[in-house]
Amino acid sequence: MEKSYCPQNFEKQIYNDWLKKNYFETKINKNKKPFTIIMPPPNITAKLHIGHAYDTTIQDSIIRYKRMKGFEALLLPGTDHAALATEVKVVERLKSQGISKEDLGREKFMEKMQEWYDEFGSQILEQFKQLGLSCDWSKKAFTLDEQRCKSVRKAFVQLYNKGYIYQGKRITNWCSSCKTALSDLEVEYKEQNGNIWYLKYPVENSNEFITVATTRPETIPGDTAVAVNPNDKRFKNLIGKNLVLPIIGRIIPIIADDYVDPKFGTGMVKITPAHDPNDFEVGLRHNLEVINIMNGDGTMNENAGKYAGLDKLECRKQIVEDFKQLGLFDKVEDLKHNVSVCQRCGCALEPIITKQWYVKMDELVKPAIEKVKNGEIKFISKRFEKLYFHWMENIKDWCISRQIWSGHRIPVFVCSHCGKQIVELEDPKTCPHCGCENLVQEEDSLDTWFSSALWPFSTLGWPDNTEEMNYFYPTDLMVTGFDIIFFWVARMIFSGLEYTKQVPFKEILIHGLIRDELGRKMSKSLGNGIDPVDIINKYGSDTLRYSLLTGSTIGGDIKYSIDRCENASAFINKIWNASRFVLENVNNFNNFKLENISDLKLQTVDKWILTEFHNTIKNINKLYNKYDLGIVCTELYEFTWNKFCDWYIEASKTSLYSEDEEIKNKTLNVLIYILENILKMLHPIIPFVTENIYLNLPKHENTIMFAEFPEYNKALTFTSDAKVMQEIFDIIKKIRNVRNEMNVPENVRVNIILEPLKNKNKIAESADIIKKLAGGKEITILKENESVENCVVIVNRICKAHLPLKELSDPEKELKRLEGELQKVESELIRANKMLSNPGFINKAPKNLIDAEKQKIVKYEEMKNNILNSIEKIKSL
RNA sequence: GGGAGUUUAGCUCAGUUGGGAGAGCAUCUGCCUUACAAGCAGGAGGUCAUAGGUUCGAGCCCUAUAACUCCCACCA
Repeated sequence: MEKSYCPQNFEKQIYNDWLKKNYFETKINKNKKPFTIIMPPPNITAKLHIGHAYDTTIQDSIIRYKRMKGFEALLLPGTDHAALATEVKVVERLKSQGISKEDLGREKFMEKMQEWYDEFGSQILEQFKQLGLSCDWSKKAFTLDEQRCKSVRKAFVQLYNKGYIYQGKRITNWCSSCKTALSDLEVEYKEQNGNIWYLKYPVENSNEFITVATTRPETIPGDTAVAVNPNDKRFKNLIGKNLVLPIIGRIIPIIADDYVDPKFGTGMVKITPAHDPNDFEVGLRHNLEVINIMNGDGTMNENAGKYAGLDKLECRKQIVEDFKQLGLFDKVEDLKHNVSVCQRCGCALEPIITKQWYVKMDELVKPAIEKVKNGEIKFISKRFEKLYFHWMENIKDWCISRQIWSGHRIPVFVCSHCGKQIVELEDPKTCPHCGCENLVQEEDSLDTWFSSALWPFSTLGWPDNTEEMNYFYPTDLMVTGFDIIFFWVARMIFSGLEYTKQVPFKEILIHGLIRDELGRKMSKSLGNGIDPVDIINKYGSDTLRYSLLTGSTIGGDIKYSIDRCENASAFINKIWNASRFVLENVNNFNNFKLENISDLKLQTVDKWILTEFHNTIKNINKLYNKYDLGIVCTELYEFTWNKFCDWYIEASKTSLYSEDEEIKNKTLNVLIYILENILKMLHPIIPFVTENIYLNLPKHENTIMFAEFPEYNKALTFTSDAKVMQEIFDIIKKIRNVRNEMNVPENVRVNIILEPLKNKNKIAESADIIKKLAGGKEITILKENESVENCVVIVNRICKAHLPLKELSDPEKELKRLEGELQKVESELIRANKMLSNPGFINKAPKNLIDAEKQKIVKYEEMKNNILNSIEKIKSL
């Protein structure tokens, strides 16, 4: 092993080696249980960000754990074409070259899209490799590749034939910049400072006016009514009268509708059914005319009369101006309000009436709700189920058509002769109704989430009846962020149930977002993003992975800053150096013989570390099974650093530097045993460094990837020996404390005289350890009837340690210190006795707790006696 | 307007079914002790947001309040 930990020297090579040996490839193996995670395919809009790194690291760690547990573990990678999102990017790029989408035409434009897919698709997959993901590359998928096109076609046809897909003309969110309809989910709301105009409409055949308030005066040409609340006394006598719509001259009625809030604005609302979803509803209830006044590009159409051709904002200005001219302008106020904007381009949306394709949701959601309610699909954490239910129970039909070119083109063909729609698995050549050959395919593309919804099974070959489907499906776990529960998770669930009649996954792990150190979302506009590749280049992939997982909780957001890497890197460095220590000592010992751990003649210190270790193993397995990777990290950190390195390795030096070959060999075997199994438990989290060290062990398989994950073994736990060792460590700590208090620097060695009070053999056996770890020069064990003077006395439950620090040992000070100790012990005794004399505690507390308190009393009584005894001695001098 | 989450050391966060407040970083003191100064040893630092309640016992359970974060709905 190299002297210092330098991940750049081996990570790439190890990954390529794994690839070369096909370790990630899965096989259909009836003797093994499968464990499947289909990776959420990243949008191919850009390179990966740190959120992807987090998401995929979780998955890979779980998959690696399951693989070591003997599962046929499949992590299936892929990418998502992201239709509109990517098209926006490509349009932007073309625009910078002075080219428009329309200039190119559909076919040429699609070539540009393909170039983008190739460029970013391969970049993303390359980054996955850098992250160390153990995915089965032979199964990688793209939402737009041949097999996935087949899935989409099949799904569409099935829904169409069931009557779940229909075309409807209704009000839809329209982005006049992307020139497409959007689903409700793709609408975001942004608070903006705007204006609200108060404008007067004359009452027909009278000199009266009413005043309406509006934030969008440009929609006035589409007004077909003014509404008031039926209970609003102010306007009772106006209901039923007509108004003359200024400028346009249309006669429109005053109607009564509950929708109107009398307290807002003037209490009178202009109704524009074609350009406001609520107004649309009002229009339906009152049978109002729907007049569309806008074009798809945000300009006014011929229904806007003299404003035709104007951009909507131009039109707004003009109309306000015209109202002023006519004396119908009342006032304008500032108003903070939410403006709906396009999720992809950020432009203000315009609700307009268009003809779109929809998926009828009411039947599809029923089983999807049921399967979560009955636990066949489990959300982790459970609280996300509420979110899911709320959305599913209030779901609206899904608008799936987009007026864009990229993505899956809607497979509906219309016969230009008989006008009938043809929807089949293959493109039709002739019309089955009239035989006409002139068929025209629908221009629109599908919402990108339509293909994503099929992902858990389209990736396994559906609709074909593949072996993969039979073996790996339903998948076991889906891992994703809470931000796409509606977009994706919900849709995968109802799609899976509809098409495969099975749940798409049994569990869904919802994780949080990576935020910056101030808790803000990482975004391009803020410039606070962290590029995972930068971290890998500087610290290595293992460090990135560990830094993302440690200290994370399931479902919780992570405030990420670069100093997380410092800590992670220090830990891995620690493992590196500990490994070097162990391996160098093995190599330097010619008579080293690898032995079975249970055949060794173990000493107390060995029994202690093995006990601690097996308790850790038990815990770690539990945590991995709960997917609680954050705690896996901290738990292994704690064991490795604070127990193995700080105590066991340090203690092991006494036997490694001794002449006793048997003890030396025994100790090396324990060191190797612990080290090897630490590596195995850490491998799912930090795969590279663990593999590297593993391959340096005196005995190893070809890779740690398929090594058996450590299991708890009761035969290797020695609880009572471990407790004695704890007491020995306790006396060491006490000696260190006292030395520190007395300013005896570490490089000054002092003699230690031990006076064992219990467990004499074990203390004698560990004397060298005490000497080494407490900075002793010589260590002696006090014989019966022997006594020492002029010493600093350190008292513990099982022994006393006398330090002959003549010049420092002042009997007065000694007494004071011991009395301080005594006080502590006594207050413990008081506490325990108080609890035990509390009838409520005795009667109601669980037995094991009562016993524990009783044992504490025994323990502290012993301590107390030992201290009292020492105090007596000092006083008698 | 509806809902969810968070509130524990200066900072980032753990804290399993209620049973003596924890880690890392930062800080202070002393150490280059033959794996590691990316280190070792030791120390200081907390009214567990606030107020009530249940209980023998509450960081944890219940109620109310406050602050922050997020999601959904969206008032012209």
